[in-house]
Amino acid sequence: MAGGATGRERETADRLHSVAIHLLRRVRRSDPLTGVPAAQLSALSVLMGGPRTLGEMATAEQVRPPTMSKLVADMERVGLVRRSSDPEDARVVRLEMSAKGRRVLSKGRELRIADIERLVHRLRPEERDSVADAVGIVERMLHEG
Amino acid sequence: MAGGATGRERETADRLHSVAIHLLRRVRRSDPLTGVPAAQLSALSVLMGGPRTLGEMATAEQVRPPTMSKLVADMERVGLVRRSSDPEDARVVRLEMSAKGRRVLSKGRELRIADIERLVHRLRPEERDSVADAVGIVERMLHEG
DNA sequence: TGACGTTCATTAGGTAGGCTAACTAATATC
DNA sequence: GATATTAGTTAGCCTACCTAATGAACGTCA
Repeated sequence: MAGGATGRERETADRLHSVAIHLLRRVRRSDPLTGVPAAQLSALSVLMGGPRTLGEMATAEQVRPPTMSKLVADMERVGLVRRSSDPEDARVVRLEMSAKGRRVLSKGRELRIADIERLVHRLRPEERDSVADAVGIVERMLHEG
Repeated sequence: MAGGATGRERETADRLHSVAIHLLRRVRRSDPLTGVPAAQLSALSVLMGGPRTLGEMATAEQVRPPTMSKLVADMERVGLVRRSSDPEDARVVRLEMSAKGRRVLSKGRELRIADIERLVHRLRPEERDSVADAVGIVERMLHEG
């Protein structure tokens, strides 16, 4: 181990990790109010960027295809997603959000984000700027790394 | 909805939420290398702050007592925690980490943190400072909120 | 002091969400 | 056109969560 710089980077990494855990643990508390299980909410959010194949959703959610297959079947059964076939390739299953899916997702996000927003609102303006700034840095860091 | 300030706070909240999800999704990939299921690793981490009762662990992990009861039984079986009884109150179960638990947890943290540390290392020094600064702000924000 | 209600944990039984292995169907390759 | 590859599903298993019911220990107070 080298000198102080390395230790500082490690400490930053550690606290970044820890704060992410605590933030998400907190906002998860509101999920049950949507009436939709967490795994379905998360999978649904993948479809916000437009239709995806089942395999793409599995990759995005870091689960195996059979897991996503079952999840999607459940989501379809309760009307959160619609299934259609790809005209180019008859093997693939294309999924897109239904109106109900959009409603449920937006309510779930609403609850989580509103909670964080209340916290952000209490910060001093310069603290809010610092946080907004750092969020951008971490976004890029994750995207590039 | 009010003016620009409210929109900016909401956007910050939204991106903070999103970046926390992406960060944790990324670091989770190394968990299987510990050979211990994620729920056990997480529960184990509660004991880093010293011995806790089963109920305290359930609260900390946001699960019901029966869930923690089973989890702790499994962890005890594989030697991650030790169980003892409270001399003050014979109902409660006191749990503490074993040496093995400490080893496993430290390895799991090591893998996760090392991953983030690599990313942090690539930032420019002033970016690292910004992130470190903002992490402190968010920590306080969560603690106070 | 002893009956009553409360609290901590466990047991029983169910559901959701994850996995691997094995399969079907469709596409690509040679 | 035979063979290999790819997308998704089915089957069967395990972990992790829940509620309901139970047991055991504690506190209270008449």
